[in-house]
Amino acid sequence: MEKSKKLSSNMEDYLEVIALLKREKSVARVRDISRLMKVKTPSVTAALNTLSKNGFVIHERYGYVDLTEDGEKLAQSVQARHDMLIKFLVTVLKIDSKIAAEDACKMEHTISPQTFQKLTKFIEFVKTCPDHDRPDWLKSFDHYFKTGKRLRCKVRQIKQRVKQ
Amino acid sequence: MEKSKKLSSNMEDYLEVIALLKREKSVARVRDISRLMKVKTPSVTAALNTLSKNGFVIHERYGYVDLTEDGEKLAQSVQARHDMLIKFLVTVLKIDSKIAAEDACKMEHTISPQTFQKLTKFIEFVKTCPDHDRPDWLKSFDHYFKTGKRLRCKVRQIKQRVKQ
DNA sequence: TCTATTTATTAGACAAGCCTAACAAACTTT
DNA sequence: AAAGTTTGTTAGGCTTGTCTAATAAATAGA
Repeated sequence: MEKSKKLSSNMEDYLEVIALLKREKSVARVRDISRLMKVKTPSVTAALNTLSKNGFVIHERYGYVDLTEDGEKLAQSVQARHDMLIKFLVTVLKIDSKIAAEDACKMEHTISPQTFQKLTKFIEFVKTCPDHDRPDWLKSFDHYFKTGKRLRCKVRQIKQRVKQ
Repeated sequence: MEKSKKLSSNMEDYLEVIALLKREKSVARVRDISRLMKVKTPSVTAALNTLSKNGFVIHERYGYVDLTEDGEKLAQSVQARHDMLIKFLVTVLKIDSKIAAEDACKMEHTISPQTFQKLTKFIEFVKTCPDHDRPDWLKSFDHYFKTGKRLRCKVRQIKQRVKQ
Protein backbone atom coordinates (compact mmCIF):
# COMPACT_ATOMS: atom_id res chain seq x y z
CA MET A 1 0.00 0.00 0.00
CA GLU A 2 1.83 3.03 -1.34
CA LYS A 3 1.01 6.68 -1.62
CA SER A 4 -2.19 7.65 -3.51
CA LYS A 5 -1.54 8.75 -7.06
CA LYS A 6 -3.65 9.92 -9.99
CA LEU A 7 -5.63 7.13 -11.56
CA SER A 8 -6.39 6.40 -15.20
CA SER A 9 -9.97 6.56 -16.49
CA ASN A 10 -9.98 2.80 -16.47
CA MET A 11 -9.06 2.52 -12.84
CA GLU A 12 -11.58 5.19 -11.94
CA ASP A 13 -14.20 3.05 -13.65
CA TYR A 14 -13.23 0.07 -11.54
CA LEU A 15 -13.58 2.13 -8.39
CA GLU A 16 -16.96 3.37 -9.48
CA VAL A 17 -18.20 -0.13 -10.14
CA ILE A 18 -16.88 -1.40 -6.82
CA ALA A 19 -18.63 1.43 -5.00
CA LEU A 20 -21.84 0.66 -6.87
CA LEU A 21 -21.68 -3.02 -5.95
CA LYS A 22 -21.02 -2.24 -2.33
CA ARG A 23 -24.02 0.06 -2.33
CA GLU A 24 -26.37 -2.33 -4.15
CA LYS A 25 -25.27 -5.73 -2.92
CA SER A 26 -23.29 -4.74 0.14
CA VAL A 27 -20.21 -6.60 -1.11
CA ALA A 28 -18.11 -6.45 -4.25
CA ARG A 29 -16.79 -9.68 -5.77
CA VAL A 30 -14.46 -10.17 -8.71
CA ARG A 31 -17.15 -11.90 -10.76
CA ASP A 32 -19.62 -9.04 -10.44
CA ILE A 33 -17.01 -6.43 -11.18
CA SER A 34 -16.04 -8.33 -14.29
CA ARG A 35 -19.65 -8.51 -15.45
CA LEU A 36 -20.30 -4.81 -14.94
CA MET A 37 -17.01 -3.77 -16.49
CA LYS A 38 -17.45 -6.19 -19.37
CA VAL A 39 -13.98 -7.64 -18.99
CA LYS A 40 -12.78 -11.11 -18.05
CA THR A 41 -11.96 -11.95 -14.45
CA PRO A 42 -8.17 -11.95 -14.84
CA SER A 43 -8.38 -8.32 -15.91
CA VAL A 44 -10.21 -7.57 -12.69
CA THR A 45 -7.61 -9.35 -10.60
CA ALA A 46 -4.93 -7.31 -12.35
CA ALA A 47 -6.83 -4.07 -11.83
CA LEU A 48 -7.34 -4.86 -8.16
CA ASN A 49 -3.62 -5.37 -7.75
CA THR A 50 -2.95 -1.93 -9.19
CA LEU A 51 -5.68 -0.35 -7.12
CA SER A 52 -4.54 -1.91 -3.89
CA LYS A 53 -0.92 -1.14 -4.58
CA ASN A 54 -2.00 2.49 -4.90
CA GLY A 55 -4.06 2.39 -1.76
CA PHE A 56 -7.58 2.57 -3.16
CA VAL A 57 -8.90 -0.88 -2.38
CA ILE A 58 -8.34 -3.64 0.11
CA HIS A 59 -8.42 -7.11 -1.34
CA GLU A 60 -7.08 -10.36 -0.01
CA ARG A 61 -6.74 -13.40 -2.26
CA TYR A 62 -10.10 -15.06 -2.92
CA GLY A 63 -11.82 -12.55 -0.70
CA TYR A 64 -14.23 -9.68 -1.07
CA VAL A 65 -13.15 -6.32 -2.37
CA ASP A 66 -13.37 -3.23 -0.23
CA LEU A 67 -12.58 0.42 -0.73
CA THR A 68 -10.13 2.32 1.41
CA GLU A 69 -11.00 5.80 2.54
CA ASP A 70 -9.16 7.23 -0.45
CA GLY A 71 -10.94 4.80 -2.75
CA GLU A 72 -14.29 5.72 -1.31
CA LYS A 73 -13.55 9.41 -1.69
CA LEU A 74 -12.39 9.10 -5.27
CA ALA A 75 -15.29 6.85 -6.23
CA GLN A 76 -17.68 9.37 -4.78
CA SER A 77 -16.13 12.24 -6.64
CA VAL A 78 -16.27 10.38 -9.94
CA GLN A 79 -19.85 9.44 -9.22
CA ALA A 80 -20.69 13.06 -8.46
CA ARG A 81 -19.24 14.17 -11.79
CA HIS A 82 -21.17 11.41 -13.50
CA ASP A 83 -24.48 12.34 -11.91
CA MET A 84 -24.01 16.02 -12.55
CA LEU A 85 -23.23 15.44 -16.21
CA ILE A 86 -26.28 13.24 -16.67
CA LYS A 87 -28.45 15.83 -15.00
CA PHE A 88 -27.06 18.60 -17.16
CA LEU A 89 -27.41 16.67 -20.38
CA VAL A 90 -30.88 15.37 -19.63
CA THR A 91 -32.57 18.20 -17.84
CA VAL A 92 -30.92 21.21 -19.42
CA LEU A 93 -30.09 20.00 -22.91
CA LYS A 94 -32.74 17.27 -23.12
CA ILE A 95 -30.36 14.67 -24.50
CA ASP A 96 -31.76 11.12 -24.67
CA SER A 97 -30.97 9.49 -21.39
CA LYS A 98 -29.14 6.57 -22.95
CA ILE A 99 -26.80 8.83 -24.90
CA ALA A 100 -26.44 11.14 -21.95
CA ALA A 101 -25.28 8.19 -19.87
CA GLU A 102 -22.70 7.24 -22.47
CA ASP A 103 -21.38 10.79 -22.71
CA ALA A 104 -21.27 11.11 -18.95
CA CYS A 105 -19.30 7.88 -18.57
CA LYS A 106 -16.53 9.30 -20.73
CA MET A 107 -16.61 12.92 -19.66
CA GLU A 108 -16.64 12.16 -15.95
CA HIS A 109 -12.94 11.29 -16.23
CA THR A 110 -11.82 14.40 -18.03
CA ILE A 111 -13.87 17.34 -16.83
CA SER A 112 -11.99 19.94 -14.77
CA PRO A 113 -13.04 20.90 -11.25
CA GLN A 114 -13.83 24.39 -12.47
CA THR A 115 -16.16 23.20 -15.18
CA PHE A 116 -17.72 20.74 -12.78
CA GLN A 117 -18.46 23.51 -10.35
CA LYS A 118 -19.89 25.83 -12.98
CA LEU A 119 -22.15 23.19 -14.42
CA THR A 120 -23.32 22.20 -10.97
CA LYS A 121 -24.30 25.76 -10.26
CA PHE A 122 -25.89 26.08 -13.66
CA ILE A 123 -28.16 23.13 -12.99
CA GLU A 124 -28.99 24.56 -9.60
CA PHE A 125 -29.76 27.87 -11.22
CA VAL A 126 -32.12 26.24 -13.67
CA LYS A 127 -33.79 24.10 -11.06
CA THR A 128 -34.46 26.93 -8.64
CA CYS A 129 -35.88 29.28 -11.23
CA PRO A 130 -39.26 30.44 -9.99
CA ASP A 131 -41.12 28.97 -12.96
CA HIS A 132 -43.42 26.02 -13.22
CA ASP A 133 -41.19 23.51 -14.96
CA ARG A 134 -38.24 24.88 -16.88
CA PRO A 135 -37.36 28.56 -16.91
CA ASP A 136 -38.91 30.51 -19.75
CA TRP A 137 -35.61 31.13 -21.48
CA LEU A 138 -34.96 27.41 -21.53
CA LYS A 139 -38.35 26.73 -23.02
CA SER A 140 -37.52 29.33 -25.55
CA PHE A 141 -34.34 27.39 -26.33
CA ASP A 142 -36.38 24.22 -26.77
CA HIS A 143 -38.46 26.07 -29.33
CA TYR A 144 -35.39 27.48 -31.02
CA PHE A 145 -33.85 24.04 -31.23
CA LYS A 146 -36.96 22.50 -32.73
CA THR A 147 -37.91 25.21 -35.19
CA GLY A 148 -34.73 27.23 -35.63
CA LYS A 149 -36.83 30.28 -34.96
CA ARG A 150 -36.45 32.72 -32.12
CA LEU A 151 -39.38 33.79 -30.11
CA ARG A 152 -38.76 37.39 -29.28
CA CYS A 153 -37.51 37.58 -25.69
CA LYS A 154 -40.47 37.87 -23.37
CA VAL A 155 -38.67 40.51 -21.38
CA ARG A 156 -38.47 42.69 -24.45
CA GLN A 157 -42.02 42.10 -25.52
CA ILE A 158 -43.24 43.05 -22.11
CA LYS A 159 -40.95 46.04 -21.85
CA GLN A 160 -42.32 47.28 -25.14
CA ARG A 161 -45.87 46.70 -24.05
CA VAL A 162 -45.17 48.63 -20.88
CA LYS A 163 -43.85 51.56 -22.87
CA GLN A 164 -46.88 51.75 -25.13
CA MET B 1 -4.25 1.77 -47.42
CA GLU B 2 -7.16 -0.16 -45.95
CA LYS B 3 -10.71 0.70 -45.08
CA SER B 4 -11.30 3.65 -42.72
CA LYS B 5 -11.96 2.58 -39.15
CA LYS B 6 -12.67 4.36 -35.90
CA LEU B 7 -9.61 6.06 -34.48
CA SER B 8 -8.39 6.39 -30.91
CA SER B 9 -8.27 9.79 -29.21
CA ASN B 10 -4.55 9.75 -29.71
CA MET B 11 -4.77 9.25 -33.43
CA GLU B 12 -7.45 11.91 -33.67
CA ASP B 13 -5.03 14.27 -31.96
CA TYR B 14 -2.38 13.52 -34.54
CA LEU B 15 -4.84 14.27 -37.33
CA GLU B 16 -5.81 17.52 -35.69
CA VAL B 17 -2.22 18.62 -35.38
CA ILE B 18 -1.45 17.68 -38.97
CA ALA B 19 -4.43 19.68 -40.17
CA LEU B 20 -3.32 22.62 -38.06
CA LEU B 21 0.20 22.53 -39.50
CA LYS B 22 -1.07 22.32 -43.04
CA ARG B 23 -3.26 25.32 -42.38
CA GLU B 24 -0.60 27.41 -40.65
CA LYS B 25 2.58 26.41 -42.43
CA SER B 26 1.15 24.81 -45.54
CA VAL B 27 3.03 21.56 -44.92
CA ALA B 28 3.26 19.12 -42.04
CA ARG B 29 6.60 17.57 -41.11
CA VAL B 30 7.42 14.92 -38.55
CA ARG B 31 9.47 17.32 -36.48
CA ASP B 32 6.67 19.84 -36.12
CA ILE B 33 4.11 17.21 -35.34
CA SER B 34 6.38 15.86 -32.64
CA ARG B 35 6.81 19.31 -31.12
CA LEU B 36 3.10 20.07 -31.04
CA MET B 37 2.15 16.64 -29.74
CA LYS B 38 4.95 16.71 -27.17
CA VAL B 39 6.23 13.29 -28.16
CA LYS B 40 9.52 12.16 -29.67
CA THR B 41 9.86 11.75 -33.41
CA PRO B 42 9.82 7.94 -33.46
CA SER B 43 6.36 8.08 -31.91
CA VAL B 44 5.26 10.28 -34.78
CA THR B 45 6.65 7.90 -37.37
CA ALA B 46 4.78 5.07 -35.69
CA ALA B 47 1.56 7.06 -35.57
CA LEU B 48 1.87 8.00 -39.22
CA ASN B 49 2.21 4.33 -40.10
CA THR B 50 -1.02 3.55 -38.33
CA LEU B 51 -2.78 6.53 -39.82
CA SER B 52 -1.70 5.77 -43.35
CA LYS B 53 -2.50 2.07 -42.98
CA ASN B 54 -6.02 3.19 -42.06
CA GLY B 55 -6.26 5.62 -44.93
CA PHE B 56 -6.15 8.94 -43.12
CA VAL B 57 -2.79 10.29 -44.19
CA ILE B 58 -0.40 9.99 -47.07
CA HIS B 59 3.21 9.84 -46.12
CA GLU B 60 6.24 8.59 -48.01
CA ARG B 61 9.53 7.96 -46.21
CA TYR B 62 11.35 11.17 -45.42
CA GLY B 63 8.63 13.18 -47.10
CA TYR B 64 5.91 15.59 -46.07
CA VAL B 65 2.72 14.41 -44.45
CA ASP B 66 -0.60 14.94 -46.11
CA LEU B 67 -4.18 14.16 -45.21
CA THR B 68 -6.43 12.01 -47.35
CA GLU B 69 -10.00 13.08 -47.91
CA ASP B 70 -11.08 10.92 -44.96
CA GLY B 71 -8.30 12.36 -42.84
CA GLU B 72 -9.29 15.88 -43.73
CA LYS B 73 -12.92 15.18 -42.96
CA LEU B 74 -12.18 13.60 -39.61
CA ALA B 75 -9.72 16.32 -38.63
CA GLN B 76 -12.32 18.92 -39.43
CA SER B 77 -14.97 17.24 -37.39
CA VAL B 78 -12.70 16.91 -34.37
CA GLN B 79 -11.73 20.54 -34.79
CA ALA B 80 -15.36 21.55 -34.94
CA ARG B 81 -16.11 19.73 -31.69
CA HIS B 82 -13.07 21.37 -30.14
CA ASP B 83 -14.05 24.87 -31.18
CA MET B 84 -17.63 24.42 -30.12
CA LEU B 85 -16.62 23.16 -26.69
CA ILE B 86 -14.27 26.07 -26.15
CA LYS B 87 -16.94 28.49 -27.19
CA PHE B 88 -19.48 26.93 -24.87
CA LEU B 89 -17.13 26.79 -21.91
CA VAL B 90 -15.80 30.29 -22.39
CA THR B 91 -18.77 32.28 -23.56
CA VAL B 92 -21.61 30.52 -21.81
CA LEU B 93 -20.00 29.20 -18.65
CA LYS B 94 -17.16 31.73 -18.46
CA ILE B 95 -14.51 29.14 -17.74
CA ASP B 96 -10.92 30.42 -17.87
CA SER B 97 -9.74 30.02 -21.40
CA LYS B 98 -6.76 27.91 -20.47
CA ILE B 99 -8.82 25.41 -18.54
CA ALA B 100 -11.51 25.50 -21.21
CA ALA B 101 -8.90 24.54 -23.76
CA GLU B 102 -7.74 21.62 -21.66
CA ASP B 103 -11.26 20.37 -21.13
CA ALA B 104 -12.07 20.76 -24.80
CA CYS B 105 -9.00 18.77 -25.84
CA LYS B 106 -10.23 15.81 -23.87
CA MET B 107 -13.96 16.09 -24.45
CA GLU B 108 -13.67 16.58 -28.19
CA HIS B 109 -12.93 12.85 -28.49
CA THR B 110 -15.83 11.59 -26.47
CA ILE B 111 -18.81 13.84 -27.01
CA SER B 112 -21.73 12.32 -28.93
CA PRO B 113 -23.08 13.84 -32.12
CA GLN B 114 -26.35 14.55 -30.39
CA THR B 115 -24.73 16.48 -27.58
CA PHE B 116 -22.52 18.27 -30.07
CA GLN B 117 -25.56 19.39 -32.00
CA LYS B 118 -27.45 20.53 -28.93
CA LEU B 119 -24.57 22.53 -27.58
CA THR B 120 -23.96 24.09 -30.96
CA LYS B 121 -27.54 25.28 -31.06
CA PHE B 122 -27.35 26.41 -27.49
CA ILE B 123 -24.43 28.67 -28.23
CA GLU B 124 -26.23 29.97 -31.28
CA PHE B 125 -29.27 30.62 -29.15
CA VAL B 126 -27.24 32.60 -26.66
CA LYS B 127 -25.38 34.55 -29.32
CA THR B 128 -28.46 35.58 -31.24
CA CYS B 129 -30.38 36.75 -28.21
CA PRO B 130 -31.51 40.31 -28.86
CA ASP B 131 -29.63 41.72 -25.89
CA HIS B 132 -26.57 43.86 -25.71
CA ASP B 133 -23.99 41.35 -24.59
CA ARG B 134 -25.23 38.20 -22.93
CA PRO B 135 -28.91 37.43 -22.51
CA ASP B 136 -30.40 38.65 -19.26
CA TRP B 137 -30.95 35.18 -17.91
CA LEU B 138 -27.28 34.42 -18.41
CA LYS B 139 -26.28 37.57 -16.59
CA SER B 140 -28.56 36.49 -13.89
CA PHE B 141 -26.69 33.19 -13.78
CA ASP B 142 -23.41 35.06 -13.49
CA HIS B 143 -24.83 36.83 -10.49
CA TYR B 144 -26.15 33.61 -9.02
CA PHE B 145 -22.78 31.98 -9.47
CA LYS B 146 -20.93 34.81 -7.81
CA THR B 147 -23.26 35.50 -4.92
CA GLY B 148 -25.35 32.37 -4.61
CA LYS B 149 -28.36 34.63 -4.62
CA ARG B 150 -31.15 34.68 -7.16
CA LEU B 151 -32.32 37.88 -8.66
CA ARG B 152 -36.03 37.49 -9.14
CA CYS B 153 -36.67 36.71 -12.84
CA LYS B 154 -37.10 39.93 -14.73
CA VAL B 155 -40.03 38.49 -16.63
CA ARG B 156 -41.80 37.97 -13.36
CA GLN B 157 -40.92 41.36 -11.97
CA ILE B 158 -42.25 43.05 -15.04
CA LYS B 159 -45.35 40.90 -15.23
CA GLN B 160 -46.09 41.87 -11.67
CA ARG B 161 -45.52 45.52 -12.40
CA VAL B 162 -47.87 45.25 -15.36
CA LYS B 163 -50.54 43.71 -13.20
CA GLN B 164 -50.33 46.47 -10.58
C1' DT C 1 -18.14 -35.65 3.57
C1' DC C 2 -16.74 -35.95 -0.93
C1' DT C 3 -17.51 -34.66 -5.56
C1' DA C 4 -18.98 -31.15 -8.96
C1' DT C 5 -19.41 -26.45 -10.02
C1' DT C 6 -18.32 -21.89 -9.62
C1' DT C 7 -15.10 -18.32 -8.71
C1' DA C 8 -10.40 -16.41 -8.41
C1' DT C 9 -5.51 -16.43 -9.56
C1' DT C 10 -1.36 -17.19 -12.25
C1' DA C 11 1.19 -17.46 -16.40
C1' DG C 12 1.97 -15.91 -20.70
C1' DA C 13 0.57 -13.41 -25.07
C1' DC C 14 -0.81 -9.26 -27.51
C1' DA C 15 -1.95 -4.31 -28.99
C1' DA C 16 -1.40 0.58 -28.39
C1' DG C 17 1.69 4.24 -27.50
C1' DC C 18 5.34 5.88 -25.57
C1' DC C 19 10.59 5.93 -24.99
C1' DT C 20 16.06 5.70 -26.10
C1' DA C 21 19.92 4.53 -28.97
C1' DA C 22 21.70 3.88 -33.34
C1' DC C 23 21.59 4.67 -38.06
C1' DA C 24 20.19 6.84 -42.58
C1' DA C 25 18.68 10.39 -45.52
C1' DA C 26 18.30 15.21 -46.55
C1' DC C 27 19.42 19.77 -46.16
C1' DT C 28 23.16 23.76 -45.38
C1' DT C 29 27.08 25.90 -45.61
C1' DT C 30 31.16 27.03 -47.11
C1' DA D 1 31.03 18.72 -53.60
C1' DA D 2 32.39 17.43 -48.73
C1' DA D 3 31.38 18.10 -44.01
C1' DG D 4 28.40 18.96 -40.47
C1' DT D 5 23.74 19.53 -38.82
C1' DT D 6 19.09 18.52 -38.79
C1' DT D 7 15.42 15.46 -39.58
C1' DG D 8 13.41 10.86 -40.06
C1' DT D 9 13.46 5.80 -39.45
C1' DT D 10 14.47 1.34 -37.37
C1' DA D 11 15.19 -1.65 -33.60
C1' DG D 12 14.12 -2.86 -29.30
C1' DG D 13 12.25 -2.00 -24.61
C1' DC D 14 8.55 -0.48 -21.16
C1' DT D 15 3.73 0.23 -19.40
C1' DT D 16 -1.19 -0.28 -19.36
C1' DG D 17 -4.88 -3.00 -19.97
C1' DT D 18 -6.79 -6.60 -22.27
C1' DC D 19 -7.16 -11.72 -23.44
C1' DT D 20 -6.87 -17.27 -23.12
C1' DA D 21 -5.51 -21.47 -20.88
C1' DA D 22 -4.37 -23.76 -16.91
C1' DT D 23 -4.67 -24.18 -12.00
C1' DA D 24 -6.27 -23.47 -7.31
C1' DA D 25 -9.52 -22.26 -3.83
C1' DA D 26 -14.26 -21.99 -2.25
C1' DT D 27 -18.95 -23.27 -2.33
C1' DA D 28 -23.00 -26.39 -3.16
C1' DG D 29 -25.28 -30.75 -3.61
C1' DA D 30 -25.90 -35.52 -3.15
